[in-house]
Amino acid sequence: MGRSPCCEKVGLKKGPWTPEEDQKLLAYIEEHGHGSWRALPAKAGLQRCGKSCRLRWTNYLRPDIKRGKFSLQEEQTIIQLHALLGNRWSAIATHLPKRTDNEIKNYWNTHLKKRLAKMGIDPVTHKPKSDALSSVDGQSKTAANLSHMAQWESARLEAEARLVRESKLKSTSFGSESSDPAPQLNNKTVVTTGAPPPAQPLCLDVLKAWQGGWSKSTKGGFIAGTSTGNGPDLESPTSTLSFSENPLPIQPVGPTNAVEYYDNEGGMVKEEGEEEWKGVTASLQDVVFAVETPWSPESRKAENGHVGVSNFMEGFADLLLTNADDHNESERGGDSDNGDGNDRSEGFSYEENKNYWNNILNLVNSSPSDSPVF
DNA sequence: AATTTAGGCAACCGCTCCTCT
DNA sequence: AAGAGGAGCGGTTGCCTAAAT
Repeated sequence: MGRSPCCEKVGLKKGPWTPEEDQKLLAYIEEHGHGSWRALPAKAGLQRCGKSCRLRWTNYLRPDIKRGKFSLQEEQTIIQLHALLGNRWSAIATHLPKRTDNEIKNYWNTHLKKRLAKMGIDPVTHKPKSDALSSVDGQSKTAANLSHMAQWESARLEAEARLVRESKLKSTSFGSESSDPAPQLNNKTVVTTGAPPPAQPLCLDVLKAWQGGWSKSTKGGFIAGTSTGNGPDLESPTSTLSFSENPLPIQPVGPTNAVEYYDNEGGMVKEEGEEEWKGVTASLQDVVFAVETPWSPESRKAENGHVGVSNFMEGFADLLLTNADDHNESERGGDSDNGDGNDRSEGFSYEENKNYWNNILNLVNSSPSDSPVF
């Protein structure tokens, strides 16, 4: 729109911040709040543009920022949310308390993306690359279709969740936030364009829908259209998927007892190495195999069981993290990894699965309102 | 020990969206 | 309704450090 960037002003400093600058910014915001970022540098006595100040504050100086290694749970959340939301780092960050979008973005680009690539999965589309599955006849196509459907369904759920959210907004008042004198940091739309700032981000609705499915379906099953009780039914004729109330005929890959491998600080016990991704392709095939049958119309009829996007994403995330777990275990002298994916599968129960999603939901539920926005 | 290479992260840049006038 | 300005997001860059040679 023809507006000149604020940083074009000559004489403004760029580059790394000095401790003195940090102190000035910190002191000013603590006393006055940031107010208008554009006006802040002059008031705070900084030779920086407002944009730079905002970035420094949100990514580094904010007191509620958690630094250090990402826990396995955080990784899992990122992977799943990225599968759902794509590169919407701010939306993802909403669900990771004390993590900044920039940090998550960097972590994705430097760690998680590489893991996906090593697994033969396109980190952008989350589609399994064909070569990763080429050893199994017909699977690559199925996997690609499956992934595509998962993505499509994700997008659809997103759209529907937005409708749900908007309908909620019409009936519910969220006036409490406006009483906060502190400037709002996350007052923008985090999910879709054109929507008003959500009281709760999209993922909450989506995952709540999933949660509803978990809570009401029978063991291992998933019902996408199940209402959470306080929201509209998400069942939609537009869905590419149909879900039954019958048990899922498969067990997801991997134990997913990620918590077992946390240290007390919530950090990873060990960083991944080259070795631990060996055999990942086989595990990926396990996932594909597992979900393939329910996705074919014939087998749906035959087995009377379906798999939803959640299971795909879950297996997907588990796959990433489980391999690290396996490696961790072997590093500690365990001999669990014998190359047989079935062993891992058997370790994942319905309760664990449910608990896993509950954990994600707890995280989701707590982050938008609980996380200190300022 | 010196140099090169790779990885990680902080910060910048350009764009889009939202709000206000 | 349209334009200007502010804020935030996502992609990218560049610097610093650790690892490898």
